[in-house]
This record gives sequence, structure tokens and C-alpha cells, in this order.
Amino acid sequence: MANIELKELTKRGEDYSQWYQDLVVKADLAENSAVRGCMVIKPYGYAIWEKVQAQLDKMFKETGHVNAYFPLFIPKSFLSKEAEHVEGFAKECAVVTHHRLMKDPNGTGVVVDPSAKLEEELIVRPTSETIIWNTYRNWIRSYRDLPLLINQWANVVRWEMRTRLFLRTTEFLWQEGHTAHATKEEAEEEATRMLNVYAEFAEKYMAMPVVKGVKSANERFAGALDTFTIEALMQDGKALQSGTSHFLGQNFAKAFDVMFADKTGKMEHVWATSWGVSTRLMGALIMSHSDDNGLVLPPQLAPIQVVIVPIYKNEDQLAQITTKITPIINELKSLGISVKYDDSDNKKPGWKFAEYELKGVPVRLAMGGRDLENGTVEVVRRDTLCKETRSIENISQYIQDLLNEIQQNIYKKAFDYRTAHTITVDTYEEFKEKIEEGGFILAHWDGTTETELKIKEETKATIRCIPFDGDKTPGKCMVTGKPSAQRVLMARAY
RNA sequence: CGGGGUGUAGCGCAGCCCGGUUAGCGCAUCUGCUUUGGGAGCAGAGGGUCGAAGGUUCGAAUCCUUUCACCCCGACCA
Repeated sequence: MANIELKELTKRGEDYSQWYQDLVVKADLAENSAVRGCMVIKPYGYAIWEKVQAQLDKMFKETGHVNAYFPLFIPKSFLSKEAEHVEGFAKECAVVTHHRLMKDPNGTGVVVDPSAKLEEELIVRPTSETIIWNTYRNWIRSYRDLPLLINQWANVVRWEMRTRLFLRTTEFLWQEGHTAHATKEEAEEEATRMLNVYAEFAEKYMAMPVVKGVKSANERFAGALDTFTIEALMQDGKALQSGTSHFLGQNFAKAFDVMFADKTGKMEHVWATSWGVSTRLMGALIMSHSDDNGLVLPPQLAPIQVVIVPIYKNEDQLAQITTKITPIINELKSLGISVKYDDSDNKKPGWKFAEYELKGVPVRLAMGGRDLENGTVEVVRRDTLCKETRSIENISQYIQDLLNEIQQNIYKKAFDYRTAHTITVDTYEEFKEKIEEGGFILAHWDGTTETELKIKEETKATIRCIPFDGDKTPGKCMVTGKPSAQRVLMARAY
């Protein structure tokens, strides 16, 4: 049958990168747009993103944050106020130079009207620290105005050389938190708190284990004193930075002259953090769990948690099945489970089975003539593809439990994969050999940027982070033999 | 920015080297009948500025020139 090939995925083992791209497109998550490097997020993909947003937003609010919105455009002069910051982003900024088009005097199209040149160019935000800190200057007067805990959901633009759907696009969606504090300690606590929020979200909702840690100086955010990160391991053995939280010190307060009067009336610069996760999380989600049959979604983030497929020979039988299944649908919904009953008659059951597997729906129920006679339903779980036929007695409760089990199982699978692909090495020779196999490598490093760059140059591996948890035994750098305070996490990364 | 590739129906492609009826195939769509427990079958129908602009020619999807766009692999980055 020719159309079997229609949605056939490239196998992970054959070409992981191609598998990923196929999956994103065929599962209807996103597609490339007419604009270079920019994607269209399709309704199914966006529905997942909305679930990500909803949960994170809830967690931000529970930790005391409120949402606001700042402009898309940043005056060029703002960006240059913090030296390291502009250094870090200058090469990838989209710049608005004019505000009007006109009919092409020599042709049929439109051209930029040269008389509409802007006095000062506007930068399409690559991140909003500068415009936000320029605004905070007017909002902060006294210690009573602090802490200021604001988040925004927005799009940003970074003109990257090479893009990949969700993992790196020219425009992407994200949230960026920007907080202001009276003391260094408070700001550091905030940065850590938000990193923990990200880690909790990744592990509990995305079912994706992460390593929390601090970035090396070389990998730090432009303008930060410290960058904290959560690092995840994808199924091809590459690391993916999945969220970052920055302790910005007083850099931006000084650059934008944001001061407050403390309790004694003394003027001080405020302390800052910023933190963000992006639609890149979608890429992380896809690559953490999915298989050669398609997407595998954690129940917590699946737009459709249960799909029900009736198998019928005629209208009458469909009506009987619908009658039988309706109370179950209602029960599931009352348990807060999202259900889709697919009784469309233009696709056969087999087609639907394959389609919902491709889309990663965690649980599928099928009911046909046999089930009608026996009072049963077929239950298939997406993570293991195991099938069983069960009585419809208490089926709703069973499914609710099953969803929880799937959530835990895919976390465990990802966790076990990571454990199996995290190794410790002590010599640079061994490191060079093992890095070819992918995975996380824990090794000693002397703490210098020179050594880090040498490793990157020679092996394409980077220091993902200096982990917070785990073995803190000192040792000797695998490259230089100099003292090392603890092992660092290394990998090739996206 | 370097290397490679692709633009032909909604999607996926063939045709191009070697110019020549009305540009073809699969999927999808629409109609009808039969089907429905793992991507249905038969019959019929609709759907094209062949990426764009110039040129060569009696004649261009095909040859030449220019150009635009997108994708993939690197270097840079979340």
C-alpha cells in the first residue's frame, strides 16, 4: 500500500537528525515558513507549548512573580550600555532602519523609502534586559519597591547562522523573568530558586531528567556574573541546554543607573537576575522520549491524553458503540483527562492507530463489535505499545492510574538512559575516545578557559556545567594535571 | 560565511542530460458502490503562470545568462 510510506519516519538509528525533522513535520508540530529560519508552529505543536506555558506560568506565580510586557524594539543605544552584553549579541541582531515603503519608481514592487530613515535604529530584541532595566530605573526608588519580580512571555529574534525547528530558530517564543533585589544574597537566591523551578518542571512535567549546575565563565550569559543551567541528555547522546537562570550582579543596574534608597537612606545599585526557557523545550521534549513510531508525549503535557477509536461495520454499530462509550468519556473528562473520540468515517481504524501513535497520544482505547458483546475495551499505551483488553468496569480509574504510570515510566526510561550514558574518565586520551560515543562525561578540569577551549577545539565537547549535586571529590585536570575542585559535566551539545 | 542540494497540482516526486502532440505519476480532495479489530478496493471527477526575469529557437519545464528563495552538512549560538 503506497500510502504507508506517506508518513513513514526515518529511523533514529539511520539518521537521527533526519528522524527529528521528519517527526516535527509529520506529527504536525511545526513546519518551515516562507521566512528563512523561522517556523510556523502548527496547532498541535502550539497546544503542547500552551500546556508548557500554563504550567510554568502557574509555577512563576506561585513563586511570587507577575507578568508584564515590554516592547519588541530596543533603541540601538540601549544595547550598547552594558559592554559584555552588546558584545554577546551584536552579531545576531535584526535591525530596523526605516519605517516606510514606497512604490518602486523603476518597477512594479515596493522599495524602502529612503526619506523614512530612522534617527536611531531599532533592534529587534534578542533578549530584553536593556529595555527592561531602562524602564526599571523609573520604577525603583526605595527598598520598599523591592524585590521587583516580573516575567514576560514574548518572542525574540536572534539571527543565527543555522537553524533547526524548535532547537534553534531565528524567531522563537520564550519567557524571560527579570528581577531586581536589594541584596546580592537575595538575587542569588532568586536565580537558584528559578533554576529549581525549571528543573522541577523538566522532571515532573516533561519527564526529562536534568543536571543542575553553573556554567563556566566561557559559557556564561553576556553580562552575567553567574549562569545556572539545566542540562538534559538527548537520545543521540548530545546535551541540550534546556533552561538558564542568571545572576546579573549590579551590571545592569550600573549600566542603566538603577538605584534605591536602603533603610538608612543610603543610595545603592540594585541586584538583578534574569531567567528563561524557550520553545527549545519542545525540541527537548521530542528528543527525550520519542521513538521510531513517532512522538511519545508525557501525559502531563499531551494535548490529547486519551483517544478513543470506534471500530464499526455500519451506522447502527457505531451508534451502539457511541452509546456505550459516552459515559466513559464523561467520566474521564470529570477526572480532568482530555479525551478525543474519533468517530470520523473517512479514515479506517488502522490509519487512526498509526496517526495517534505518530502524534504521541499516551493512551488509546478501541471499541468494536467484540467489545460490545463482551463489555470490554482495548487499551494501548503509547510508551510501551502494549495492548490489553479490559472490562469497562472502573475503566476510568484504571486509565487515570495508567496515565500516571506512563508519566513515571517515560521519566524512568529517560533517567536510565542518562545513567547508562554518563561516565567518569580520568585521562584526556580516554576522554577523546569516549566522547565519540556521546553521552555525559564527568571529568576533572583545571578551571581555566584556555583548557576549556582546547578541549572544545580538539573534541567539539563543551563543559555543560559544574554540577551542584553529586561527587565533589577534588582531583587533577585530565588535560593539564593541575588541581581540580570537582568533576565537571562535559558533552557535545546542540 | 564555506560546502552540498532543491524549487514542476495541497503534499511527495518523475520528466531536463539528448528542446517537439494536450506536462505525467503516487498520495490527498470530491462523487458513487463495496469495506472497516493495524495506514481499504474499484470506477469516475476536479486541480498546473513548471521559483522569477531576460535570452537562444519555428518551438523551452528541458539549452544559456541573471536572480530569488528554501533545505541539509560545517563554523557561531539558547
